[in-house]
Amino acid sequence: MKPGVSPDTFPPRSHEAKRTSVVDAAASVFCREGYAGANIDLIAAEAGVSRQTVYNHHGDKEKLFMAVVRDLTERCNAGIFATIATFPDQPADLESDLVAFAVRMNRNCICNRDGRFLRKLIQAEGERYPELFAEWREQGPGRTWSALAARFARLAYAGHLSIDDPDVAARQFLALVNAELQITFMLGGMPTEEEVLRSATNGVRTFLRAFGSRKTTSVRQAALTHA
Amino acid sequence: MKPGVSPDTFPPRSHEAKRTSVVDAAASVFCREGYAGANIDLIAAEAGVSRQTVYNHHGDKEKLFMAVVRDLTERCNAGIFATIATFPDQPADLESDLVAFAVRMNRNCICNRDGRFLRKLIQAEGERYPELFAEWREQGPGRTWSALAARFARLAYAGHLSIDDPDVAARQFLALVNAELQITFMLGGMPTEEEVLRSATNGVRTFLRAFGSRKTTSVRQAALTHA
DNA sequence: ACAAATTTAGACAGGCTTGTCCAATTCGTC
DNA sequence: GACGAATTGGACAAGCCTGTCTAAATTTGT
Repeated sequence: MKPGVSPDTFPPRSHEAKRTSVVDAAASVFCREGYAGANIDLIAAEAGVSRQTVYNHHGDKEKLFMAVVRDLTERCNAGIFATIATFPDQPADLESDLVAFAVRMNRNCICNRDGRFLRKLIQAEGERYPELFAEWREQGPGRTWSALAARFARLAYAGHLSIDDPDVAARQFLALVNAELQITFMLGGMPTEEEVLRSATNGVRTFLRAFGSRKTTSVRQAALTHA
Repeated sequence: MKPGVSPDTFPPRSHEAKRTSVVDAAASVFCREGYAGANIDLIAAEAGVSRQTVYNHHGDKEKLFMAVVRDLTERCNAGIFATIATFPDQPADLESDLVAFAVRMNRNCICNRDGRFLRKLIQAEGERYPELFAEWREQGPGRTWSALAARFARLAYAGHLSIDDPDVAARQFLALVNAELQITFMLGGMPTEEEVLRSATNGVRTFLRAFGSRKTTSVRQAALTHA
């Protein structure tokens, strides 16, 4: 695959397949049992390989852990940016478009397997590997928030929103649409599709009450009239 | 020592002191190292007692862990309800009163030692002890949210806020005032006083833009005029 | 000051885990 | 079908940890 005279620069197919299989199993076990409680034999069994193969591929437990975190970070970031690319820049119905976006974000990035695993590893072992997780922090949330803030700024500039500080608004948007899922996240659970939708609906409604510009805020007008 | 005619129903003074000392040290070590990585010798050393004393008091590692979680849950709940009792029911300046309340909540309940420890233990070991953490969930967040929702409902009834669903508003209030502290929480860190204040200020401003009734919303009027 | 209870330090067995080594086997490629 | 690389299973040493036991030292209440 890299460069080479003959087509053998990379090992046989199943070699790479086993590698990812091991990383996947390791992610699962590290999350369930914690770093100290994770058992290489169990990881090997769950990956369907022998223990020796784990050591052949990754050297030792710590290197394997690093590989897991790097892998999860990479995949999660890819998912997040792919989803941000679907942000409703020219909304037909701002409220329902933002709700749909929030649901996509949750389903594809936060609540899926990789997202839950990465979150738990960061929470549990973040303090033990400061530089590893500092890297994650820059590549992940730092860039995510900037990208999202830029999209909100654009919506505001187009007159769909009334925002003072787009960075603050972006963080508050995420906080609001996840407001009702916090406990589930804390316990490592997976919210149902219905819970995700309800939290997003309530969060977007409040977000638009706070930041909606007058011309598109049927919801807000109703709320004010009702008050 | 156990039963007796004379006033000795409870053990000698330092006996109980050592007990709490052990629980405190155990909380710290369980959080740093995780359940599997926590070492009884280290806990004993950090508590300033011998290993045997740990076993005398708590039986085994699992019982010690349970005692730690129960202890933290109890203290955190006490702190949270004490703080909710300071909710500004008759606000002089609604915005600054809510900011001050949010800062108190964070400082006394969420960011302090007990709060951080409990959060981390729940995140790391919640799945391993379902009934223990189900108990926490009912006693803690469940009651907290209800109590807070009741306070917000009262503010709305008095005309200070315009709220449809007080339960949703209470959860969103907490989500907003903590919006900028999420990452710090994730990594187990302790936000500075300044960060707590800024997050609370921004969160309350957005909350009032969404839920403030017209008569007390100088901030909101300014924002709208500015738009 | 005395007697009972508690604490301590250390040794200890049993179990589990990591990481290495090696011979036999399987797999992919030519 | 044959060659070479990767994989396997199992044995293995070394280390660590839990939980128990003991005898000596200390603390507590009276």
